[in-house]
Amino acid sequence: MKKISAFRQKVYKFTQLIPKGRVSTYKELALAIGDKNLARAVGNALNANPFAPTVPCHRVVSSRGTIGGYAYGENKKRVILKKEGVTCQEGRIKDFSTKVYKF
DNA sequence: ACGGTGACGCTCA
DNA sequence: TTGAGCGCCACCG
Repeated sequence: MKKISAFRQKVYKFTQLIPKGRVSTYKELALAIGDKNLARAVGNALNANPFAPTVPCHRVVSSRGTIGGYAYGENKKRVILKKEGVTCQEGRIKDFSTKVYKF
């Protein structure tokens, strides 16, 4: 059994709330948690995310619409997003502003 | 206890 | 416009 900080649990919880075909940003996620400057910590939490398939961390991208990163490989992230209905071009989300999901 | 690192974000030049 | 630097928080050794 792993003991996870409340902060991380929040991150995973909100990440799971992201609907299919939509994406969110580290900043929005951090904002939803309550701190807008936690973007880094959020990325850290997702990176260590012990519930990888349970938490769709691939739906979380940087505030600019860039892929950002992915523990399984950024390449994989792009493919998954494409399958979800999100088009990626040059590592950026197409119509990103329109696909960003806000809590 | 401390310092360094990291899937970021914003401001300034 | 593009490029570089600084600041933010949380986690690991």
